[in-house]
Amino acid sequence: MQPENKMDILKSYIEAKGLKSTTQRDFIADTFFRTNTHISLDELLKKVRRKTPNIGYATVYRTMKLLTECGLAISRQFGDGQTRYENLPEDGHHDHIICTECGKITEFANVEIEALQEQVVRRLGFHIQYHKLELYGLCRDCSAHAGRAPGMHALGGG
Amino acid sequence: MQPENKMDILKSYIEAKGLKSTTQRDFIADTFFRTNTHISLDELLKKVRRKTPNIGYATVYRTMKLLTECGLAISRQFGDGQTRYENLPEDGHHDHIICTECGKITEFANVEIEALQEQVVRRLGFHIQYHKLELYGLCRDCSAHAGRAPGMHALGGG
DNA sequence: GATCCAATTGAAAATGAATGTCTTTGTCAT
DNA sequence: ATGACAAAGACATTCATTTTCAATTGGATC
Ligand SMILES: [Mn+2]
Ligand SMILES: [Mn+2]
Ligand SMILES: [Zn+2]
Ligand SMILES: [Zn+2]
Repeated sequence: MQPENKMDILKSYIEAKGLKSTTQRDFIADTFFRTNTHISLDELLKKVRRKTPNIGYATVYRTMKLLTECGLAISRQFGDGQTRYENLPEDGHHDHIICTECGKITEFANVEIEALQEQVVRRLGFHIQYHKLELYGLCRDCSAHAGRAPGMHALGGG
Repeated sequence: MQPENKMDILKSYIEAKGLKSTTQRDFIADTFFRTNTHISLDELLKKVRRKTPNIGYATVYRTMKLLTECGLAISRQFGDGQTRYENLPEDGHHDHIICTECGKITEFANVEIEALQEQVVRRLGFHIQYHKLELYGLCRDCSAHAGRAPGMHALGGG
């Protein structure tokens, strides 16, 4: 989906909720929509402040909360204490493999796993809402250099 | 495994590391070993303070860190902002389903899912270290009462 | 364009989990 | 009993996120 279309969805959501459009919010949202990484709030704030230096911390937090609420952003916690956000993926749900050495995040989707999850849930009498599957390990590069070049852990990167 | 045996393992670990035995640590560990829930630090502290009212926050944190380090405890983050700990399971690894309404945690193990994960990881050139699979949804009870009796969200419970 | 009012902003303070600091206390080998 | 050093407990600190609140802004209406 194009950033413009996402902006339209946001506009609709804002209108439906009786909220108001603001230049700050629009700019933060647009900046995020043009991102294709799993971006942290700090990174996003930094990016936004390049053009709008006096934008507030809280505004970015509030905007990302809003985008998450209306389904345009997904929040992820990969265990480094920082919430990351990614754009709603075109091709449906996916899960992640995270390199514990360099922080590289790789996405994958596996219908068999998803199906098995459904089965498990059904057997246990639950009604599933969402799930979280994260694999942690060493990426190819970091496996090769194993031992040397320790802990950069540059998760993401704007 | 019996709490006594776990205590022996802890004692060995302490000795091997050149640490010292203390009554507080032993009591916290013992209390934890006799727990069979996914207990939060607050809950554990509360439990411990019933018999030892002046025990410190930090001591419980430090003890659980130690137990995690020597493999007797597993730390879990189920997204409510509190780290929970569970005893090392007898029967190997398992994953969790968490009820988003009442907080009930149900455990499950599925060898097929685990095998598929291995496959995915190998294909992507990663060397897996650990993983996190959490399913979130409504338990049988909460599905039944759907709509009424909102949000107690008493995850765990000491 | 002026007016009104609720939504929004940004700065600063507050929160809350977890960790660090520091002084006192406890453990244990000698 | 003594000394060396780990550990406890009280308290401060960190860090991400949330809340507070006075000032500003959007946008609907006149
Ligand atoms: Mn992703
Ligand atoms: Mn468990
Ligand atoms: Zn890597
Ligand atoms: Zn439930």
